[in-house]
Amino acid sequence: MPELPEVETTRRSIAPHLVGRTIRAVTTTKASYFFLTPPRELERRLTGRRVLALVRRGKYLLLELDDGARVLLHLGMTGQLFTASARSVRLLNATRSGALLPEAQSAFEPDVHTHLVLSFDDDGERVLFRDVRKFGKVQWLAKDARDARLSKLGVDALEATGALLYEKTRGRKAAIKTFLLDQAVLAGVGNIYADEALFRAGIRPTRAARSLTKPQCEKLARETVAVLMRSIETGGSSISDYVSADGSDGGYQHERKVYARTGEACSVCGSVIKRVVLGQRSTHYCPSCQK
DNA sequence: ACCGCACCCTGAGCGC
DNA sequence: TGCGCTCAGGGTGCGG
Repeated sequence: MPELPEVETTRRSIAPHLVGRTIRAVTTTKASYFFLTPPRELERRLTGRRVLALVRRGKYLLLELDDGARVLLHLGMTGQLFTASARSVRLLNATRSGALLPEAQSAFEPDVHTHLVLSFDDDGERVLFRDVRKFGKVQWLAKDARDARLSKLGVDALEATGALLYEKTRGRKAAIKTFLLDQAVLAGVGNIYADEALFRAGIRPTRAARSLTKPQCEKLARETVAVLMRSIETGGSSISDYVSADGSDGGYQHERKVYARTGEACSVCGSVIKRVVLGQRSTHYCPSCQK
């Protein structure tokens, strides 16, 4: 679900509820691979700590604590990070939301998918981390600990440059779409924005990465940054699960040109948008605009 | 070093 | 209604 724009929108909206506050209580669900740090240990490590900052690296969020430790968060595919007063039908199971729409107007009650709840001193609102599929992650990192997941990340996608793409694509015969999803090259691009960036750059996603010319790499870098920034401006994409801290939807799903538009007419040329599978991910493109 | 694939997990939506 | 199948903004780990 969440790619760089959704993670950044989440960061901006949830930070005011975390930064400067002291964690009074932590509740968790039972151990699962969602917890890279065992839930009981997490409770012990976090309780009493004050949050100094919330930063983003690619699709990861890092909570910086007053004892020098950090908490690594990843939203996976269905992760939702929000406050106790958030209201959204996306916070309910769809079957329930269909039957009980008005329920979205009442307070969210933590359910079996709500793996982490932080309560704060003073009158801070509780912050909840819910993740139905549990592809998300939470991990406590000791002071000065270097984390393998973070250290293998490439340049943040908002800093993408043509020179970098040109250099990194040399010798890479994988499809350019697959290449864009490689977090070791550009951190933050996911399935939606890879497709959208390639559309804006006029590049066919199936092309071998190494076949891109220097000018094409320049164009792709510019369009990648542009699409990510535009999505952040609109609050990210809410296609199935994503909500910001207060439960509100993003707006970028309304601006998509190709992602999940298979069979529809291209908004530029009218051709039928095609779908292929690359690296086990659905890939959408306009056969006439993208060469 | 790089590539493709299986797999982790839950739920929605579809055809029959 | 229910079953079986496919699909979903992610990442890791394994062979070749």
